[in-house]
Amino acid sequence: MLQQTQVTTVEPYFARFMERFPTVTELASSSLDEVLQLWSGLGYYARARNIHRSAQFIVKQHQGELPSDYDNLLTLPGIGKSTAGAILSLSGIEPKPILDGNVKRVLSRFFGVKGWSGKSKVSKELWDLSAKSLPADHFQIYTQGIMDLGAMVCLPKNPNCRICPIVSRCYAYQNDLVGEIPKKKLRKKKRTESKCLLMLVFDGRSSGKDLFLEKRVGQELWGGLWSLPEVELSEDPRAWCERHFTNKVLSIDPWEPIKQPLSNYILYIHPIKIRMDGRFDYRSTNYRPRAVPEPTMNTGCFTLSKNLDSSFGFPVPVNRLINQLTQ
DNA sequence: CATTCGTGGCT
DNA sequence: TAGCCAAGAAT
Repeated sequence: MLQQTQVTTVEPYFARFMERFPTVTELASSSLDEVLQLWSGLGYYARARNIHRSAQFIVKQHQGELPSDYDNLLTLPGIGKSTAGAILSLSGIEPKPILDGNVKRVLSRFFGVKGWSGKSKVSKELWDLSAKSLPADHFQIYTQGIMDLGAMVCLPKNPNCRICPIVSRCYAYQNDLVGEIPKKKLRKKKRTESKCLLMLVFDGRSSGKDLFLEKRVGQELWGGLWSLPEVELSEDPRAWCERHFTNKVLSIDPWEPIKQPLSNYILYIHPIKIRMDGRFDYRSTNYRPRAVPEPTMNTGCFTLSKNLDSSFGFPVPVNRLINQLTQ
């Protein structure tokens, strides 16, 4: 959970996750849907898919016990060098170097590493420095210490060098290069994409309205989460509806576009609310709607209610749209 | 080696 | 407001 995510953001997710999945066995025997639901909002959903796979692997191959050696940890999906090192060092099992964002910054400044850590040569240099700096004893305290130093003192902007315990030996400070090290990645302007998300509301039940949902597949954006049908801007929404449903289209209501910055590009979501007449009637031959989604199910119509997200994991912008629909 | 993958906090 | 960055890993 903590990979590329700040501690304060993780805390409430971690609490809920541990309450629902107190053991590896519990996690392994749960559905990916349920794992993703508790992950919804945290982002980087491959982490959720990976931890679920890892749990199942641990139960099958390691008798439900997390491996306590480096090589076996590295075989688990989602656990790379830094996480494996953190597990072993922070638990006091074995000294292994780590290299997260905080440690990169501390080491870069302290030793005067001037390149950008995204380059493999620089990365290797930092890994070597991390390993070389790791003491054989007190490695547990040291590892937590260097992370905390980066998180609380050696900040990206306006580092608090006045209270830094190692400032006297810090290359960047002594050479007045704290602002230049570490070198920031020169970022290209993020590309933009625009998509329509269709909010198909079926109006034909006395018990309430239904919303059409689909489950995203694979490892692409929001893979495994439930979402709204996505179509190109060039698509005619009415024609799309008539192609997929026998229902009559009652109204088409485009909402204001939403700007959703993603890790690698900016997504402009054009929500379109479409009211449809009668009960949901898919043109596909083998579709059977159910009240509860089967694991294999990837589309369906579900009662539109305020707590829909207690049954499904949604991407944040989709969750916002659904909340607006129910208000 | 470069891309891809999310979202929120902070400035 | 817009950009930077976060307990990185997989492809």
